[in-house]
Amino acid sequence: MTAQETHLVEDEMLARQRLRLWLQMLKAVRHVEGSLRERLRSGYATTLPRFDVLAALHSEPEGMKMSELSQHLVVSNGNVTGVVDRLVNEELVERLTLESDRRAFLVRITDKGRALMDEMTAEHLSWIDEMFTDVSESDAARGISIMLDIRHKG
Amino acid sequence: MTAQETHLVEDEMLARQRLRLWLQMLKAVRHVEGSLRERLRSGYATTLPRFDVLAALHSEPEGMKMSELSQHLVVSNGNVTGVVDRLVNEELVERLTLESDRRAFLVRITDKGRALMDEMTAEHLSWIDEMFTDVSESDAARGISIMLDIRHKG
DNA sequence: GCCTATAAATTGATACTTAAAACAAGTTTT
DNA sequence: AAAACTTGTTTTAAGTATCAATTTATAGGC
Repeated sequence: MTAQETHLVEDEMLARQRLRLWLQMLKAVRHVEGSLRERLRSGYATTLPRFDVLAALHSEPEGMKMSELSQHLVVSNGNVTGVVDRLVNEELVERLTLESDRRAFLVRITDKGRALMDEMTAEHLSWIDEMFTDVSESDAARGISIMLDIRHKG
Repeated sequence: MTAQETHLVEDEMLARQRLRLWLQMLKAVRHVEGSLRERLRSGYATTLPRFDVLAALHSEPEGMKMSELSQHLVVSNGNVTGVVDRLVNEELVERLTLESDRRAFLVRITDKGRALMDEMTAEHLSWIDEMFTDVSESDAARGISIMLDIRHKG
């Protein structure tokens, strides 16, 4: 086997290893999402997308534009419209017109929404902590860095 | 600060670090899914859920039961019904009755489906390889092990 | 053989998601 | 200032996804 051929085989193996990582990421995320969905449903009669939007707005008390929300959550633009509509109906969130740009809205969490999220985020943190028990501090750091590498390349 | 208090602070930090990992996993997966979706759409006029089901069946030439499929893909039971229905219409997949258990179906990829997947899986591998360029062999191994830890605990 | 419990898959209702088209409000070019 | 783009959001249509309820089939205890 030439040195060239050796490289080809190694590249192939690396590609397959990366694929395995991708498939495991997918399964892990779906698994955790399933568990979160179940807990949100039974404990708070709400859904994951609603929680995701509320969590984003909870961490940004000034509010966010629709487009900022969809970028932050890595979901499509039109998607956010529907979820926010429902949250507005439930008075957990409000739409404010922006003086500086009349095309855009500022979506902001309401007092009612904040009260709910103060409770839910604490519990959410402990759910994740529980599901990630086997992940050490150094695992987490390495994992975060791998995830960032993936996102800032592809 | 007592030793006890120090432990509490450290636990708190670890929990937050785990949460950060979870949020980054979510973003990375959505990012990669978005890119795969786009390539499947423009290159093959198909969707990610269809591809996922076909890929599972492609790797299991004997076929799988509906319930095995949904477990393997970590999606709900009723979900698979709809996707398989569409794949059956496109003749990429077939339903076979099981003599041993008349409640269940065996879902199997057809020759047409296999031909398509032979092509798509090769390309899929290279897409992932490209998006995971910055992930080294050792990153991948560590990442896989972290994902397994998460899945086998929560 | 019958009854109850469990299991596999489907159905129906509701919610979510995306891509693409439509719109309206800003910005830049000419 | 009109025309041509760009940006922010919503709308629409098709497809996915969950859950709960239902149908049908198997299995175990009696």
